[in-house]
Amino acid sequence: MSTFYITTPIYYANGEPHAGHAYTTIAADALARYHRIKGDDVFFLTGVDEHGANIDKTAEKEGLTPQTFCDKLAPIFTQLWERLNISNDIFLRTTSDLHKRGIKKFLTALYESGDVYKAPYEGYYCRPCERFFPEKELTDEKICPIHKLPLEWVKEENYFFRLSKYQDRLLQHYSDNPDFVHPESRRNELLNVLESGLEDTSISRSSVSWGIPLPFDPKHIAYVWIDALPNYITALGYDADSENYRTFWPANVHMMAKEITRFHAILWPAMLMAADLPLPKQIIAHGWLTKDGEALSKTRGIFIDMDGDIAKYGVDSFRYYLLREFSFGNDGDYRPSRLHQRYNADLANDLGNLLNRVLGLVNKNFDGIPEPTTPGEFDDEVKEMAQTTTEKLDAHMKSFAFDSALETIWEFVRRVNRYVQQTEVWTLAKPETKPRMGTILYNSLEALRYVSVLLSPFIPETAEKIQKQIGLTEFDTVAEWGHLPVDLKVSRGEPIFPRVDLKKEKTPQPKEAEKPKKKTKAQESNLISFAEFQKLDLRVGSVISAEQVQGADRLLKLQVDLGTEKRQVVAGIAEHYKPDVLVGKQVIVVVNLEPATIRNVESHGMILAAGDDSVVLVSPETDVQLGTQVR
RNA sequence: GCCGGUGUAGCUCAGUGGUAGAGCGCACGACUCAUAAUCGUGCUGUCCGGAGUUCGACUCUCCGCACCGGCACCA
Repeated sequence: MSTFYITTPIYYANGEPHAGHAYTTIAADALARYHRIKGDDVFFLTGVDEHGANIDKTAEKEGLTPQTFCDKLAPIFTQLWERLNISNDIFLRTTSDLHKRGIKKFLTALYESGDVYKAPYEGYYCRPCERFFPEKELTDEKICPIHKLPLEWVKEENYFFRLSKYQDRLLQHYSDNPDFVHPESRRNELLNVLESGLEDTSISRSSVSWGIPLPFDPKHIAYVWIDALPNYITALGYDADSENYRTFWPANVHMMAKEITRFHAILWPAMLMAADLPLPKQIIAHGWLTKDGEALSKTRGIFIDMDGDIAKYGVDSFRYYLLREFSFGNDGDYRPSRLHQRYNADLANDLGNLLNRVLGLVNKNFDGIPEPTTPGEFDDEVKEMAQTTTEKLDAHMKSFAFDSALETIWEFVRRVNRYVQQTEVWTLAKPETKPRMGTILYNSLEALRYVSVLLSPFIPETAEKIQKQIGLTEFDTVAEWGHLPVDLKVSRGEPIFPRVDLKKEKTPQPKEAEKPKKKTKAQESNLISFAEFQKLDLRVGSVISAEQVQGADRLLKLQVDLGTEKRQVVAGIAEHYKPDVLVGKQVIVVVNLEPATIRNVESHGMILAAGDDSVVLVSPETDVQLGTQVR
């Protein structure tokens, strides 16, 4: 028996889980379940990453200690996984003792490898990012490009990991293991990064308090990624060299969304090399979800309504849609209308109706499942197709093509529908043809049982419902033709996927009223005085002209009329605003910001905008006189 | 701007140097066991644009456009 260890990332617990988390976890769950029915010894990990300054900060905003905050949030994740039928074997929290013991051992091993060194470090630091900004990334204002906050000049002793040393070994590993990173496009990107050189990376933060102290110097706290990545071994009981650890490490699959492949495919393997531990076999990156063509965005209120869609179509339909519709690895556009189509066409019509019609015929004509006494036309074809379906399915699962995997199963479902049609089984109730009828119905039910086994990794609840209606009391996971016993009492129940007709229920939509933004009384510790606020000179200006800055995708060069003067301002909004729509627009300008030169273009001020992943310009509600002060 | 990818039926996508494919949707027909389900048949395409190689290109080469991703950039 082979073993199979699969992980999702441990999700950063500074907010509630969303559809992106669900997507990764459902895909991992499908793989885990698939390997279980194949007889592998499976261990499936998911969890939460609970340390770091961001969580500390979010907790503080809510008026909680970080530990209390995490204790509140972790169950929200586990409850979602229960609802989605996720079959994880462990839910790891980085605040757990198990993890802390493991980290202690791992970091000690890393330290003893000689590839950790202490170096004084001073430089510009962004607290929310928890990182220093190297000289080349600095600009005149010394502001963090992500958080727009002033960088602090921080002097601290930090520990570094000699990542640079592992460049060659990593490159070698990539070339020896072409499947190490999947899909290939990600692999190529990482190869580029590797070839262009690695820098040593700092692994500790002395300015952060919420985390795990370095075992060899407890005044320093481990950097969140250094704390988080080893969870994949600590969860197995690496600290005590437990049986799980010896059985399951190295992992077969680390599954994740594409934005964190670097940490997993470069930093983590290098750390393992240093600690002299085996590397995971495959790093699998999938794409992002969009919603009706738009990027998900908290600020713009674009999100996937998991609760609503699950309530309407059921958990399995949600799982089915995510896995069937998108080619893993590529970004996928989540469209409720497509979910609806998939539901009716695939689940209700093809599968649900097939089960229902076959059970109806058995019920009406036999006491239990009839014996297949009378072979005939098409029987062998169906039987053989069951076998080839299994083989094709396996190939698709090996390449993480869940969409093709499900399509393959559906080809078989359609074949069975055709079988029922071709044999016209409902016409065979006469005494002389009844044995043939029984045989066809047996084959059809066996095909459905077989299908339920193949489907169980993807839509486990449905698989069980199918077998229950067929009359099996315990779930049969054997994908071998002929396993279905005769004489079982079938129990044709309600259709497993009742059609959902959109027209009939016109109006149950408006329930999705905007969730009221959680009012979290900011217990601001970093308040500024009114005097400090007054230093800001904000004024209303009007955009006279706008053009793209040469060689920069995000930058626009704006000429702004402030009434008394005109200013040239560079703004990083090109991805969200076309130059010509800006002309004539009133905007708020920070007038007394020191000038800067960005990509050879001078900027005298800054335009206010809201948002992080998407950007919306701030503008007076009605036009006001140019130069009006904002306060 | 640099590097990489993609661009095929209304939608999601597969595909090959030699007359264009699947599923969904749509139209028509068959059937009536079944959830207005199933089965069959059919329809639509300048296979992104242009040039080139070739007897012949959707498939190869070059140029361009659009979109996506990585890097740079975000005052």
